[in-house]
Amino acid sequence: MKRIADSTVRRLSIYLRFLEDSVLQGIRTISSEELARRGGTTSAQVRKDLSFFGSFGKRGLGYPVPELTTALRDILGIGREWRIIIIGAGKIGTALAQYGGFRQRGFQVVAVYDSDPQKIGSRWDGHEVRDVVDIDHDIAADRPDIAVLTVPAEEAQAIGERVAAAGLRAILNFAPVQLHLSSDVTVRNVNMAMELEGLSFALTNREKNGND
Amino acid sequence: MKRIADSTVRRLSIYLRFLEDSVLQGIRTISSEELARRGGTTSAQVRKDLSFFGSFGKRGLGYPVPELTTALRDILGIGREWRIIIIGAGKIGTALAQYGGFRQRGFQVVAVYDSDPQKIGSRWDGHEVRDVVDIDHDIAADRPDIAVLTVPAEEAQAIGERVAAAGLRAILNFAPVQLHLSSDVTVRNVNMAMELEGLSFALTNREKNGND
DNA sequence: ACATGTGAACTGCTTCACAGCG
DNA sequence: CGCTGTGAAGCAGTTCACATGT
Repeated sequence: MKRIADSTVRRLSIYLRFLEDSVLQGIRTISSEELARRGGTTSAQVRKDLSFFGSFGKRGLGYPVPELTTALRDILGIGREWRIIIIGAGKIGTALAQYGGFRQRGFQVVAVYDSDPQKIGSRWDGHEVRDVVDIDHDIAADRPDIAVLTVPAEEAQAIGERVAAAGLRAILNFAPVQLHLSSDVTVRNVNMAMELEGLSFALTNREKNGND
Repeated sequence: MKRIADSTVRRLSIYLRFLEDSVLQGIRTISSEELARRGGTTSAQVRKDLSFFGSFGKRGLGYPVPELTTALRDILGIGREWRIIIIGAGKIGTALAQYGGFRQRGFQVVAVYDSDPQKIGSRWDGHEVRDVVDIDHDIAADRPDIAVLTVPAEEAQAIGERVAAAGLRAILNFAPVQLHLSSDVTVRNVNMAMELEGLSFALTNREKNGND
């Protein structure tokens, strides 16, 4: 299979979300034009994105909504259950552990970790917070697929290395540092400070350039 | 000023974070090579990124750490205080409202909104949750700079339109929908489900292609 | 001698435009 | 006739390579 751009995968997620709504509304067929409008892109981009994976549409008609939905789920690999662990039971880690949207989409939180003795042993939403020292052992036993890192910046690299060594191959990193791991580990970064700084930059520049 | 790519602005944030550490450690000078290593990019990329904004380095030496730090803060517009409002007092909104990292970096949460009568009036971390019906009026009075949207997907577009109409020009959108707003409003999206699906895609494809 | 700053070359994503097919 | 699927063209972001300055 040809290498797929990150931006393409992101758009597939967007299309899928809208398609799921459309299925519920009983819509049978949808054009690339309509998908583009809702996804904030162009119809050519939609067709190109989908064409990497097959021919899902009917010329002169559009795409069959239920079939395309199933196909995208399959492409993104969200037909199955993915097991995720959350490392770092701070504010954000806690919110994520309790967030219902994960399980709903096939991502099951199987464990929550922290290093703070005050937090270890406490329970949230059915998850007992475990001691992060046990993580290597636990990963071997529980075989989770994805680690969500919500630890302080200083600890992120070390924890990333440990979960990678234990066999995890996907990390969602909330710590504001760039992780350096073997290339067979896929890392996605979510960095609130960075996003806010991006907005700050945009606002600052708009002011300088007189609003154009 | 030439148009700056989003990817460049993101990297500037990364450089800045590392530079701030370096200042604390008393490091005087840093090379593009070292910045690149820490930022997960190349030295040429670092030099190119910085060159859009000026000549900060000394040939044969590298970049002076304190001066470059100040310059990047200035470029990103984080010398001043930005006033932010959080709309949606659910799990994630609550976590963000209590998150200390914002104020620390110059982003001050000035108000939290929700539409649920049970939540309106309650207090978190010094913020009384206000009724979202008052938001237009409040924005005119409080003049916030950035809105953080943590409302359900169905409500995001309508709320986005309201805050845009009230004069807000920057939105950090956590709802899993693409906002359609006038182009003078800058929107950044943070979408956990999308990131997890990206990891799911990577894991699924690795399995199919036999790990390369 | 060494590391920056930067045009030029390159790579890869996006857009165009139209042939192909229902 | 309408809308998809897709090579070709266009464009933007990255990498190269070296002249430049200290």
